[in-house]
Amino acid sequence: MAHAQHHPGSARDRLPTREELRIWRNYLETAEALQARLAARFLSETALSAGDYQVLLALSEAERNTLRSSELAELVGWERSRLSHHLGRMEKRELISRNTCTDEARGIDVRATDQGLETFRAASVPHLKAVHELFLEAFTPEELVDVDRVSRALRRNLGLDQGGRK
Amino acid sequence: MAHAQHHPGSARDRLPTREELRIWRNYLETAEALQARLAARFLSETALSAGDYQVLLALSEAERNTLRSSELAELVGWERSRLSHHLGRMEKRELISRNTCTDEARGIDVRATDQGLETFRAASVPHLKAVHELFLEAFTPEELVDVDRVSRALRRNLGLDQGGRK
DNA sequence: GCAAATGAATTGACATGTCAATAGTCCGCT
DNA sequence: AGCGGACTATTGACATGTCAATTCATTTGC
Repeated sequence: MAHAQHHPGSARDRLPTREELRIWRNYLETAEALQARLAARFLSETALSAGDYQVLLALSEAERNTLRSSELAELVGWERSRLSHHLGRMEKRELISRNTCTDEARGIDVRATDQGLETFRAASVPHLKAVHELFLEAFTPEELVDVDRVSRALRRNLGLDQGGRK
Repeated sequence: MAHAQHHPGSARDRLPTREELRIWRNYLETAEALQARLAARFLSETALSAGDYQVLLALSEAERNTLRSSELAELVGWERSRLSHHLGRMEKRELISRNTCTDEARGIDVRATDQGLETFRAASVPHLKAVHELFLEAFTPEELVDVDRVSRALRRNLGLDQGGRK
């Protein structure tokens, strides 16, 4: 099954070689490990999950610490339903509050509570330090450029940055 | 404890710059998007999740399609409890079966059922094609080397490949 | 021998995600 | 008017993960 030694013209849809698969699995495992490591450390240090942090970051930068639910979903790049569930959990912990939107009865204004903002601020430096230690510190400046190029190539191939953003 | 070398403001423990943060967020978002894309496609094409596939891959390569639960956990790199939960779900779908180990009453032999092996074989080509299209195709051969270097640097920094593997 | 430590695997509680229905609102058109 | 369709957000069912007990089986020390 291993040799995909078919006739010319099939280079397009040939199956991955052993080496390509190795690189793929390495990429995947590494990314997963990195995310897990960061999440665990962050959670234990700050009592916020990565998701909580993203939400609070967006809200903290917004006018009156408030965003329409749909804008928030756009900013953090999540599906509606995921955001709803997450906001429900965050509301229970009193990190955010939800109120029907002033101008449109359909919409919902999501607002970071004082406690939410406070927790976010306290988490900020540990978060940045963790990013530095677990990610940035792995690379030389030149390698960091490689990282960027790799992400870019992947995004292009996935069709991100196309319709979704500014 | 590698760097005992810092006074305040030293380059060692400085916080990330805007550009570094951008690269980090890009890396993270891209990896997440890639995983999500692959999982969705794979699930819809083959009725197996990425986890199911990993488990079946390991079992399919094992003697008699059977592994001790602990060996399996080692091979796929999961925590025990995660594996237990996952095996429970896979057992309910009759992809695998569990029996108390022949030689040690503590252990459990996990075995891929015929149906499990069949499903795995059917999923194999779609899986490899998806990896090719969503990941490998994004890169030139030179870029692929960059990918590998990036993963390697990250793994080193995270201390993977140290105690865990061959 | 047998109680305590160790080890293997599971379990329960809960956090997080996805997908497919809802449930209201608003809008346009006859 | 008012009806149907598009838009906003939530909900429920379920898959997946983590962490902290818990259950048994084996080994160890006295």
